Amino acid sequence: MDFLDAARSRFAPALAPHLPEGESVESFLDLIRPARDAQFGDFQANFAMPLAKRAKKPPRDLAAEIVAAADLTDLFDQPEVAGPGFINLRVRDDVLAAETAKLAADERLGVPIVENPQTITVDFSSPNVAKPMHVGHLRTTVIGDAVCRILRLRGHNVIGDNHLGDWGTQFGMILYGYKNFRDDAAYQADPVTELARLYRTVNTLSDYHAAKKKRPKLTEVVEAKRQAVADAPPPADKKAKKALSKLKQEAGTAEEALAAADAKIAAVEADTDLAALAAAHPTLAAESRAETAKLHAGDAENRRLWEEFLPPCLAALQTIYDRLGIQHDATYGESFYQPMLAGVVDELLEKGIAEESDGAVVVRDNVDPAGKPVPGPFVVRKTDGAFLYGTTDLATVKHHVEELNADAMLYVVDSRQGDHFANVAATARRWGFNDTDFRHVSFGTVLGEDGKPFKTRSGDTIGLESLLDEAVERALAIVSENDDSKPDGPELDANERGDIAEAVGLGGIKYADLAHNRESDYKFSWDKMLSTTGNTATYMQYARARVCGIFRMGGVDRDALRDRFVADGGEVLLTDPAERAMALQLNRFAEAVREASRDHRPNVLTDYLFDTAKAFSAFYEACPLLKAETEDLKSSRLILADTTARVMHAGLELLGIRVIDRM
RNA sequence: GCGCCCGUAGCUCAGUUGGAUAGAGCAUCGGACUUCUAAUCCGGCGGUCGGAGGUUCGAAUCCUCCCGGGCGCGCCA
Repeated sequence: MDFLDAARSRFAPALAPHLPEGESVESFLDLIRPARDAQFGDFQANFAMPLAKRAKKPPRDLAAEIVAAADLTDLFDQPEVAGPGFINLRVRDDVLAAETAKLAADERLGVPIVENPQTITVDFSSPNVAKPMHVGHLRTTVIGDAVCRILRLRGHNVIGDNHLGDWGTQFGMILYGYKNFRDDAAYQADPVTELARLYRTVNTLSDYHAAKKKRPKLTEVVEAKRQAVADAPPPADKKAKKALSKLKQEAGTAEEALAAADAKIAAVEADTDLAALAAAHPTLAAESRAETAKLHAGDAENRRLWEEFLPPCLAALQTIYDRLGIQHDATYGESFYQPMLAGVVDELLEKGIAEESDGAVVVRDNVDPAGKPVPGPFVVRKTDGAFLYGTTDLATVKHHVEELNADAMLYVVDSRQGDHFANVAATARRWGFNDTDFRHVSFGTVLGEDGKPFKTRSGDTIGLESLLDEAVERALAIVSENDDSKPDGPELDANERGDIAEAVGLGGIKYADLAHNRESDYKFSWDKMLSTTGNTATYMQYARARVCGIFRMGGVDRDALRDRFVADGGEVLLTDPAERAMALQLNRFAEAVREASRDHRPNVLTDYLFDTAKAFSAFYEACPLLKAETEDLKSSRLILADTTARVMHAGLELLGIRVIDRM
């Protein structure tokens, strides 16, 4: 049972007479929380202090009054009022035992279906087609998948949507590359690799030309900034000091930009083939854009090529998703919305929401639900008549609300796009989509060990596939080393080792990402994410594998044990503090799922699983299972172990992490 | 110039819309293996929550200022 939730509903009626005018009971019920220290019991209610202020009563008296009025004693021991007015709750042992027995028999492990299931679309992953996925896609993919799984378990109708970039400027580059640089044999043999090569080539050349063109200006800027720094008088006051430090920073930024441009130029000029191509195709950037425009305008050949390119690219993406165990329910790429875009802009213009500005169409003066201005303007049509991703996002809103009946739309996209999604949501509301809950589920950047965005040593972004390969490779080394050092010699064959390494390696990457608060940046560290100790996937997988090991050792079939326990009306016995803590922790699974879904924070769930694994270790240490004194105690403890394994399994599954029975 | 975010133990991070003595992991130090899997467990050390004011019964959390860092600012996504 979700005791926290139960306590909230029990306190609600007792609270009602003391509520200040116009305030909702929920905000006070939210002050019922897990006890921050076991000495205070299992849960604590903190609402007496703020309520007492309004009621002009001593908080301890009010607390006692509310406790007396609340119907609690069938679940909790007599509550204690402590300190300035905290109410401490302790679950009755007999209730805890009975509820734990129920949990053991419950397929949903106590997680209820929400009362009002919603249709929720979740935009996540959303890579560009024909550009290899890279480390930048990791968080949206991993967090988005976990968010979908958690909402789905809660009973919502979740539509995980892969908003593919299948219509953008990269296709113009690929079309140009295909028409000019194609290696036919390579394309026949492996279209995706060849298309990726073509994209890279065109992109490199395009960057080269741009860098060449920008270089004089950049040099000028660097000179000017350096000169300005040199000319600046010694700062006389704080303001001058700040200005100087800012100037120095700008000089540094300019130098970096110049260095980056030089690197791009050097990369091409060092390669005679590339240099020749660059010279032969001086206008390739503009021509690539023209190819994109032709595609968008319905050019027959480009359209045919686009249709030819797409399937193998999608299949390549699917290979990665399959490996990661990730599924989308829908794939409405940008191209899907293309026919609706003109209508979207026209409608916004008609309704006076959008206006023309310098030939473009923009939406101005957007405000967020709190009435705060959103930085704009929000461009929905370019001067040349082309549409932007904001236009596509608005068409997506219309489609998802009208065709999919979305009650809520979640965007699992990095935090730098906050302004963009604020504009999408604000425009959609002005457009009339007032009943839809738009949520930007934003996340921070993955940093390297140096604290800067995660790149290879040479400064390139890291491909997702090679990242996964490296994780599995490192995991295999750990698995093998551990297995080799087992006291009775290795237990696993090469196949098993490979399978475990896959689960541990990929699990490690996912878990490290999910265990951090999604809003913060985090440092990517192989050693930390694959560590066998601490808050890692490996530790969690091991904790569960240990339980499996116990059952193997004891020759006990878990399903049979559970069936017999249920059929016999078996009891859970709480004879030891560690046993009680374990039982309570298992009952908290529903609470953890609820809290994790509240603001879409998978790290709430990882914390819970870590606590559960620790609780099991303590329980396992303190309480003999297979060697328990009596048969009843043995069966009770095995049921606790079995339920622990099921909770770990269900929890890891919610995170998209595989479990392994032996490691 | 405008806007958003961040600063918590040596390191990496939690801290649940203001609650009791600020937590965890790693590292470090000390203990526990003829084991129910030691990929483990138990214990110790470690903090002016960037700084200064303010709000109140109570602040890491809210407000103001300062210091330090990151990011975003019409026709890329």
